[in-house]
Amino acid sequence: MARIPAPERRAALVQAALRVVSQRGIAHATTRAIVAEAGMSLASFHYAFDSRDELIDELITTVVAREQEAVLPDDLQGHDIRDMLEAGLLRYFEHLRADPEHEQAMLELTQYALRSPERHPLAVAQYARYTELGARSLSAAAELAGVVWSTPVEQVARVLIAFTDGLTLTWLVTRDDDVAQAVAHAAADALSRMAEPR
Amino acid sequence: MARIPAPERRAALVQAALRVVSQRGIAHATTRAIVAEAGMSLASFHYAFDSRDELIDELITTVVAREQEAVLPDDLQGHDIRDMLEAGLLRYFEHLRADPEHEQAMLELTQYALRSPERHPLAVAQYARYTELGARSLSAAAELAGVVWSTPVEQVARVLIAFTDGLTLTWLVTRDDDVAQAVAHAAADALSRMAEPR
DNA sequence: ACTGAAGTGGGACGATCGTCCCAGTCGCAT
DNA sequence: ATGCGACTGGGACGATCGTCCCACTTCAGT
Repeated sequence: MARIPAPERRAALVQAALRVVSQRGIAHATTRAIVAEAGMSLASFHYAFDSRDELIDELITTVVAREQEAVLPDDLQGHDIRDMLEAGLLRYFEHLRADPEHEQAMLELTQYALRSPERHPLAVAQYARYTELGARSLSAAAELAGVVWSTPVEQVARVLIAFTDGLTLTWLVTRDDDVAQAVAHAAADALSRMAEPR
Repeated sequence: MARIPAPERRAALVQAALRVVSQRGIAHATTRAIVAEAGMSLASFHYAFDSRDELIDELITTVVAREQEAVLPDDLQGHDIRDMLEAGLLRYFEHLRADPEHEQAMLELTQYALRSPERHPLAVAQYARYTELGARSLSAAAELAGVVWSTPVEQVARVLIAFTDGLTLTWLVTRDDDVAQAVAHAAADALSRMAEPR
């Protein structure tokens, strides 16, 4: 086996863990499954990490920090704020359809974090991050559409996150594209009503 | 230990399993944890059930079948369809606040079922049941409000389920009552727009 | 009262988990 | 080249998992 410095090994293990969680669920993300995916030995695992819990914590932190602005991207298109919101939500839906396992993994990691008091802050941080990204996109959209949010934009963002969560969960179970599009349409409708002309 | 016929023991074990999953998560719902909660011995478990998987399957089936019409109850109140929908969603939210662990358990069971091909149908059935309950309530609400759904009521119900899912997930993480109420308000807004005067 | 089936208790099995140990090997600074 | 610290491989530990076995007790039907 090639000799790899510990910091790089940590990153490689986190990546391998994400693949395992995505493909088989967090319950199957054992230390042995992770090192097998990474092509290492168990000793390398505990040389890079003190414990499996430490790896999971870093996995959550890393994956949250890496989260991009999938919802409501830069090239906002549409006639008015409602169209722009719907286009953004549909684009998120495409992202979900392209890699369902990743979103399912995120969902499982959230639930996992929710179950232990010391990990709960990680889940809260995850949603804070989502809110931040959502608020940024919502601000940009309002700017382009020439409207202002009548509610604080962070509040609007939290509602947006709730809607995308619901869309994600429902589609992961039913795989019903029509319903997902209907949800996107209805959500854009409701959100656009929280804005008013500038 | 009192002698209990196997069918009753099955029911008692399912109840105990639900309590364990609610309080500690499905990962901690081991056979030993379940029989301890039920006050039985391990032998009684495998006398009533062939395997732990069989118990979990019956738990999901039971808990889904027992699910009541928490969303949009009988005593629908409000001036118009929008008010009625918001009142119903807020009532669901009260139900969520009263027993968060139960909804968290439902969420975990869904995710668990989603992870194995042979259990996937259980998750789909769970959502079919939700849709059925939602459609019934939506029909009743439309009747009282003197409107008709311009989209098939099952479709509206599926959107409603997505919204309640999102509300649930977000609130379970953030415990932010204000956001939950904003979500309920926005969701009622969007849903009411899928109805038209009769 | 007797008998067979139904239900119970406790201990044990093999598998797998997270973690650890330690002898060995590689690479870099000197 | 050489020594030392960084890294690796394999095997092992105790704990816990799901499941099983078997001797035992209780109850219902006769």
